[in-house]
Amino acid sequence: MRYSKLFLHTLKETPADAELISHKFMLRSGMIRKLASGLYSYLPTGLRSIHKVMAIVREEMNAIDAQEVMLPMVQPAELWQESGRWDLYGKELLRLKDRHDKSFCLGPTHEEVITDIVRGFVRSYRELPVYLYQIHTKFRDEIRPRFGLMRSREFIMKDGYSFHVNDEDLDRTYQATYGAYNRIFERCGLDFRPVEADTGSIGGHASHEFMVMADAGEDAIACCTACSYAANVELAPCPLPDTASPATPEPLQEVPTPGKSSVEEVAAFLGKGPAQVLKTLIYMGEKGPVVALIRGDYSINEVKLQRHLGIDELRMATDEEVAAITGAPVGFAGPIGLRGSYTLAADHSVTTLQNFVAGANTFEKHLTGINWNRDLPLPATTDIRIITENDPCPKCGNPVEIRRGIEVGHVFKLGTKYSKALNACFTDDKGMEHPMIMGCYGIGIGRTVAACIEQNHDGNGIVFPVPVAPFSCLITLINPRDAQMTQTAEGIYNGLLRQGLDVLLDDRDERPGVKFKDADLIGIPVRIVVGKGAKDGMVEMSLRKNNEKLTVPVSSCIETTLRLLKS
RNA sequence: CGGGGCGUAGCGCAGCCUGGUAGCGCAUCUGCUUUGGGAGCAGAGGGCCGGAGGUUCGAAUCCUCUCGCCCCGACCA
Repeated sequence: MRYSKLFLHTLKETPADAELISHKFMLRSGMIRKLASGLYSYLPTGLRSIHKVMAIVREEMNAIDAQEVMLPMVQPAELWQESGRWDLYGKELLRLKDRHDKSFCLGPTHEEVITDIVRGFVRSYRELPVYLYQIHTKFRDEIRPRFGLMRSREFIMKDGYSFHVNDEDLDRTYQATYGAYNRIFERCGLDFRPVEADTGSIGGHASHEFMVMADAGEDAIACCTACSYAANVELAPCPLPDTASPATPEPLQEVPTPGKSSVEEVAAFLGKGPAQVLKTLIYMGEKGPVVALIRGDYSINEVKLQRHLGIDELRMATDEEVAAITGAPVGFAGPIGLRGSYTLAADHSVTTLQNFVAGANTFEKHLTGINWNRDLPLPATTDIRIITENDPCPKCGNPVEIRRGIEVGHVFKLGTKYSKALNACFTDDKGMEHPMIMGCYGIGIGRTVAACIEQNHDGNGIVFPVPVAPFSCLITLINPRDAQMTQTAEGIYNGLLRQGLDVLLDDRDERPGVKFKDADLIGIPVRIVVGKGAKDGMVEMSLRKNNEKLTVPVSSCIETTLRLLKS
């Protein structure tokens, strides 16, 4: 490709609304352009990178015998009503009507459609397993799209679905996909790790997320500092703490705490640490109010709390709802003297509290010197807290660290959730009918490119790894009006093309500085500069990632390029 | 949906408080010079000041409503 013919428009200045490095550089390097909130156009160089990732995904998916299909984006409401998700999915599901006033939605995911296809054809255990995937556009009407391709409303996803006669067969495909995902993200040059994950609203049992490690990530991951354990903090279990040695009981007292309502304020005011305070949080669940108790220096894990309560809807109570339960304004809730009916959930961490502080359920009053059993019974406790730095690893007991990650892939064992709802059944060798066992597997294609940029950039721009780069090598022709230089550059260009390489020839009539700045910004891995040395048969070569320059004869330029691309 | 902020040339912004000819930098176009890290000079084009109402002799500026965008939160295969 000749730069003079390429539709590529780089920006000197960063658009003001870009926040993340990857978002800024994708806009500045002309890979994408925003159309509206959460909607992006992929421009030629951006699409090239997308296509490179897609090609890797296809190769690895085909290698594990998954077959590619393409399913409609617009899907009939009936199918979603049949699975029950028409009502459950909420506002992320963009609903629309056709000219006959029939209801449709834009597919945020394709379990319903794929299950409908498979149930229509597959009758016998002999026809299973079936493993289909597609690479296509999804639409989710996100509450708050942000960070460019990292969280957009319309996005490209590889989604795969497998159908099995039993759990063992599903497990084989799950493991094969797990392996394929590892190879895909390795080939993309990413620093990532698979982590145990929550199954979320899609349902199912086992689940792993593939997380690219990056400070900009929206997910927090608990990683063991000693073993290979890694889990989304939403899921990572927190064990029952060791019992503390008994302290001398203090008297129960009500003390004024004027203007102090947060755990930190109250603890500081009373000269204690947050770990000596019992935090009492009021939630509203679908079955009524929930009072959650936890040690003051910890946070409630709402995912765990929901699971413990067996409910799908949970939110913080409003000020009025809090007042109804505690009889006091927000900030003075405690476990003693609550009124009305509510469900109590206590975290394991409260068991070790002695002589602790809690709200008195009275305006600007707290209780001190509270002790379990003397002042109130110790409730049954469960694990409803968020794991924190230095908590013990659930596998080996060594401390965990909390790291940030970008979720680029997710594998689920779905079980029979959709096959039951949509009646996708097969007949076994005994003539008995069973719902198919399903798995589903996703990769965010655009997000993978964005994550790649998060991990590979410097102050001047993107530093693409070869497999994801829009072009693998760039020839910078310093002066296109110089016949010698032009001839040399053209010769190398044609030679590299004959090698089947993605090569970009910067033949623009621009000053060298402009070309160098653009080259760094768009991040092509190998650069060949044809300049002053051309008259002596020499060119200058360098790698974007380290910028070390070497002068090589034109005759060995192609060979050197091939060698550098492998390094 | 709650809180905050912003809409002025393709991009980045000033002007608004205190109403009176719509500006700056970059980009674009023309010419000359320049050619190894975002060139210099000279000239030119480009605006419903997000939209609709209102106040006023007069509105980018003041008021009301609306639409869009961004940030924080809640939410999220």
